[in-house]
Amino acid sequence: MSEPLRLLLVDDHPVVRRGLRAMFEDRSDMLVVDEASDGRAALDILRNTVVQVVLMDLRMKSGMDGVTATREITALPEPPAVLVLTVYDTDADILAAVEAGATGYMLKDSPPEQLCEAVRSAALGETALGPDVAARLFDRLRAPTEALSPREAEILRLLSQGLSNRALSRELFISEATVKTHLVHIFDKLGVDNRTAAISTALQRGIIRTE
Amino acid sequence: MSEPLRLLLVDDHPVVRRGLRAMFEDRSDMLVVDEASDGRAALDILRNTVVQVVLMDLRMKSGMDGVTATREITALPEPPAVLVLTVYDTDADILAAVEAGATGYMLKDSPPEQLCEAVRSAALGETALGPDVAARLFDRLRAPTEALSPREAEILRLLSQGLSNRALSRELFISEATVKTHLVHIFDKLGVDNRTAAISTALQRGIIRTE
DNA sequence: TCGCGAGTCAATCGAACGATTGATGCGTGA
DNA sequence: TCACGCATCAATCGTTCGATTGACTCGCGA
Repeated sequence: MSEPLRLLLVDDHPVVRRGLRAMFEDRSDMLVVDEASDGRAALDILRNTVVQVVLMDLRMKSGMDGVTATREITALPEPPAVLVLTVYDTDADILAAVEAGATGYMLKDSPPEQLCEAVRSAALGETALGPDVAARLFDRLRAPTEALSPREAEILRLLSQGLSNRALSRELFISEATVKTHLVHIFDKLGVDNRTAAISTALQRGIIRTE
Repeated sequence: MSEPLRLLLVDDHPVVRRGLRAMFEDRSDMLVVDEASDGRAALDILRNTVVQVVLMDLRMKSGMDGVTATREITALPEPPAVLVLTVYDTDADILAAVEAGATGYMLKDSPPEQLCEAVRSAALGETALGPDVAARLFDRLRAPTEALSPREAEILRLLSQGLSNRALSRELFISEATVKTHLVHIFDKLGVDNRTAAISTALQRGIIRTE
């Protein structure tokens, strides 16, 4: 009879934390040792608590977000595994989490058995992906896309707010010619030929978000 | 000692349903009588089960969505109250739910006490709004915006996918001049002056969605 | 040192956009 | 019947966009 896996739940939705806690209460091999409503609080808990798997939401309404928290958690000495549990399945979200060091990525509509399986895998250091997430990653491997440079991403963000090239140039203190040059690069990388298609594609991929 | 309020939970996320069930299990005045993962299933349950308050998510990954289900539920003879519980707080989402007959609208990050309070109000037929939602409605009353016509909304949806005016005219079998006329109307109603700003504003208001 | 990527800029030109003015036809409710 | 909203269409014109070609500078790593 081995020790139960020690879990930390991190989610800004009380309902979700409650649901997770209730789910793991049914299992004798898993123990929820604490909860946090943002990344900061999770890090504080980890300072004083032994945890093997952190179930981490990606976006919090306030406080430290899941990607930042994942990065800091996995930088700890002897870090717990981080299993991301979220509603977001965009390429950018998945990538950001994986790059931050997450061991797994599950969607919140996953059935409980799948989720528990993923927790067990994560605890063993094995990659745990929900089926939709795995499919997304496969698609991305088949059709790799180039990353935008920081400047390109900034221009795309402002563009999505409806700025003309001229307004963009003013906002960024550059010439309109430079804006156009960046846009050409952005369109190439996204495989589109106009600004509205660029915005649409970027939103779908999670490169930018509505706000 | 009165009868407990009979609740039906409708959400496509098992975790959320579990969390809600656990929360109401703490209360002797509320009883979860059943759960459903989409609107269709909820309607089926209501055919054979007495329910006083339905807690309804708005968007389901598949099956009948929350607005449609709310409309059909409130059209039943002696309908239960519908309390929408969702992560979405855009004007369009709130409006659609209210127009469909929902008695209340709460966000999923509401603390449990607030949520239970809302359930109780809904059961009494009183409007129950989360604080963020109430604020949103106040903003809207201060600055009422015109609704788009169905055709305008359709054009805006296609526009947001990146179609040029010419491509739009081809897609809809109308002239480019007609497209432009509709766009002028759309820009006026949204208070913008170009297509990208129209898309941005529409996304923020929930008039269109990324997909 | 050299090559590369990122950022910057210019000029040109055809295509597309947005604003404006004006018009027609249809369905609906008062 | 009339007025209104919605959908449709045309023409015109100035502005903006996107593609192209070409150039320069800087920082960084091999």
